Amino acid sequence: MTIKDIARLSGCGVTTVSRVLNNREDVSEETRRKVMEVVEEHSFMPNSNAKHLKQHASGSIAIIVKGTKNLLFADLLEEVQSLLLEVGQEAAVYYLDEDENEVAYAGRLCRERQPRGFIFLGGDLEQFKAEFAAISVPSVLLTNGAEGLGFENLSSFTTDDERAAERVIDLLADLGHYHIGVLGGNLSDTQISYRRLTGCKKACERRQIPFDMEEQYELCRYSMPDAYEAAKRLLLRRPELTAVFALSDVMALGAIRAFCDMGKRVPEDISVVGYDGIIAGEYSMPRLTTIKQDTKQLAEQGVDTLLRQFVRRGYSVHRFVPFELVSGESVARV
Amino acid sequence: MTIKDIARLSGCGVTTVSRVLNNREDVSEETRRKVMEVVEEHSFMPNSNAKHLKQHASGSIAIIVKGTKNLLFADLLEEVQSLLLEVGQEAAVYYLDEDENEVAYAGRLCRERQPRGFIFLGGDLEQFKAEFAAISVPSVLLTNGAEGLGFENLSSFTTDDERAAERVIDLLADLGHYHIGVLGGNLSDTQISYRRLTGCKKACERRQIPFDMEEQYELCRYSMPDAYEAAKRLLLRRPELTAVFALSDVMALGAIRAFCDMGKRVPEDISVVGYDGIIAGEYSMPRLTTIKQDTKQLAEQGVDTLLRQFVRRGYSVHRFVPFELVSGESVARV
DNA sequence: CTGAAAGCGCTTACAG
DNA sequence: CTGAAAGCGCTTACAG
Repeated sequence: MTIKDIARLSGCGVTTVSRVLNNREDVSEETRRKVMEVVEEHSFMPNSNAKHLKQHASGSIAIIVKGTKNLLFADLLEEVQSLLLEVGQEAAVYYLDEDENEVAYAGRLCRERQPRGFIFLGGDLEQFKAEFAAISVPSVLLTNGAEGLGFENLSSFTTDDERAAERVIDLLADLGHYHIGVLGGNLSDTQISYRRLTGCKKACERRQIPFDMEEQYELCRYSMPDAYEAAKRLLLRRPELTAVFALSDVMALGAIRAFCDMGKRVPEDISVVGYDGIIAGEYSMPRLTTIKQDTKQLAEQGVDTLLRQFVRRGYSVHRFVPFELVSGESVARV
Repeated sequence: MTIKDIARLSGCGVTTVSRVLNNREDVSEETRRKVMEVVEEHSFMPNSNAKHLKQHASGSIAIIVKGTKNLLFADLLEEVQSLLLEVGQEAAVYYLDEDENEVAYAGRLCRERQPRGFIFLGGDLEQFKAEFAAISVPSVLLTNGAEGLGFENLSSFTTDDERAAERVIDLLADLGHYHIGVLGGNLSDTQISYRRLTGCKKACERRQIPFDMEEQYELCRYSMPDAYEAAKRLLLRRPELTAVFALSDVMALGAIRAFCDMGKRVPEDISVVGYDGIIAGEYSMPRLTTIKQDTKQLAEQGVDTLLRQFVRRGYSVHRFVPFELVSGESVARV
C-alpha cells in the first residue's frame, strides 16, 4: 500500500494525498475527508525511507548517551524521551562507552542516517571543538557547557559545576572535615570532572584545607564496580580521610559499599557526598547527600531549544540550570 | 556526494560502486581498490534512506524497552547493544512505559520505519497474542516466554520464573520465615509477575505456609518510588511479616528503604529478597539476596538467534536461561 | 567482471 | 484547490 493506492482509491492525485498526509492547508475539506477515510480504513503509514530520501533528513532526533552505566543519563533520558513523545517527535537512542568519541559517531550518523538533530547526554568539549564543525543539524549538549566553542547550531545546558563543587567542600568544611578525598573522572579541561575539581580546589584554598592531587584524587569510571575499586584504593592510600566527594552519584554508591566492606561506617567513620541527584541515591542506605542537578529543567530546556532551532536556524543558547545541595544521611560532623 | 559522484571519480558505473560498497564478490580486485580509494578519500557513506527504500527495510534493529525505570533492562540493554555493535548491526532503542502496548508500538514502527527485526526487553504475552500477527520481521522477546503463541518469527528467552520463585520461598522457609509478603507487578496471567507468584504459591503450599493474596500481595510498578510506597502499605497492613519477596530488584531496593524509614532494620527485623540481579543490588546496603537472571546469556542467545533468524526465516527457538540464587545480606534467620 | 536503465515510495516545483 | 511529472540516491535484474 502506497500513496499511489490511496490516490487511486480516493479518486485523486498523489500530490493531493501527500498534501493531506502532511497536513497542508491548501486542500479542500471535502477532499481531505475523502482521503483520510481511505487512509484510516487501511491504517496507512507513509514509508519513512521514501519520505526522508526526498527531504534529506530522517525525521528523527538522535540522542547520544555517553556512558552506559551512568544512571544520571538514565533519569535524564527518560525525561527527554517523554517530552519528545508529547510533541510526537520520534527519537532514537544511541549508547556509547564513556570513552568513545561522541561527535565522530554523530558525524557518521549524519552521513548515514541524516537525523534532524542531536541531543547529547554528556560530552567532551575536546571532541566538539575538533569535529563538530562537520555537523550542520541543530544540536543540544546537556550536562556540559559549549558556549566558548561558538557553533551556531549547538546549544548547551548544564549545572554550574564549579560553583556546585565549591558548595560541597564548604559543607564538608563547615562540618569540620579537613582530610577530604575526591573520586572523579577524566581531568582533561574539556570534561566535567575538571570543572568540578576546579571548584573543589578553589574552596579548599579558601577554607585552607590541603589538597594534594596525586594523593587525594582517584580516577574512576562512571560505574559502581569501578568506583568500588577506586574508593578502596583511595582510602587505603589515605586512611586519614574523613570525607570523600564523589563527582557522580553512581561513584558515591560504589564508594559507600567499598567503605562498608572495609569495616567503616558511613557517615560515622567517613562521610560521602555525591553529585547528580539520581533516583537510586534517594533510596539508598544511607540516603545520599548530593548535588541535585535539575534533570527536569535540563530536559525541558534542551528539548525546547532543539525544537526552536529547527524553525530558527542559527539560534542557539547556553545556560546554567539551577542545582540544589540535597542533604541526605551520608554526611556527619567530624 | 552520492554513488554517482564516486562512480564518476573512479571511472566506473554506479552498479559497480554499489557492488563494492556492499562487499559483493563479483568485482575485480583492481576495480574494488580504485573505488575504495575514492570512497575513503571523501569518507563517503551511502544514504541509508535511499538504500533502504530499495531494500524495503531500514537495516536497523529496533529494541523496545518496556518499563523506563526498570534497571534490569538497563543492564540487559547494555549487553545487547554491545553484542550488536560487535557485529556492526545498527540498533535504535525505543522506551515505553511499562503499561503501554509494546506490540502495537512495534506494528507502527514496522509500517513507518521498517526495521529489520525487533528485540523486546520485557513484554506482555497478551499483547503478543492479540497483535503480533501483524509483524512479519524476525523478533526476539527477552524475559518472558512466548513458546505457546506459536509465531514462527518470534523467539523467546527467559528465566524459569516459577521455579526461581519457588527457590526463594524455600530459602525463606528454611530460615524459619512463616509470614511472607510479596511485592510485585500486574498479575494478569500473561505477565511475569503471575508466573513468579505462581511459584510462590506452590512453594507456600508445599511448605505449609499460609498465603492470602488479598492481604499479602501488594501491587506496584517497576520503580523505586512506587515500590517504596507499596512496601509501606504492605507492612502497615501486615506488621507480622518477617520477610518480603520483591519480584524485582528495583522494588526490593525501594522496599528496604521504606522499611528502614519505618524504623525496621533489614535483615534483623525483616528480610527482603529481590529478583533480577541488577548491578545496583550488588552495591546496595545491605547487598541484595536475589535471583540473578543471566543477562549475559539472555543477551547473547537473544542476539544470536535474531541474527540467525535473518538468514533462516521460520526458525525460532524458546528457551530457559539458567538462574542463580545469590545470597547477599538482606535475609536473616527468623 | 561491468554498466545502462528501471524503479523503490515519496515530495515538490510547476502549470493549470 | 488540484495533478502530471521529475527527481531524491540507492539496488538489482538484465544484457553484454
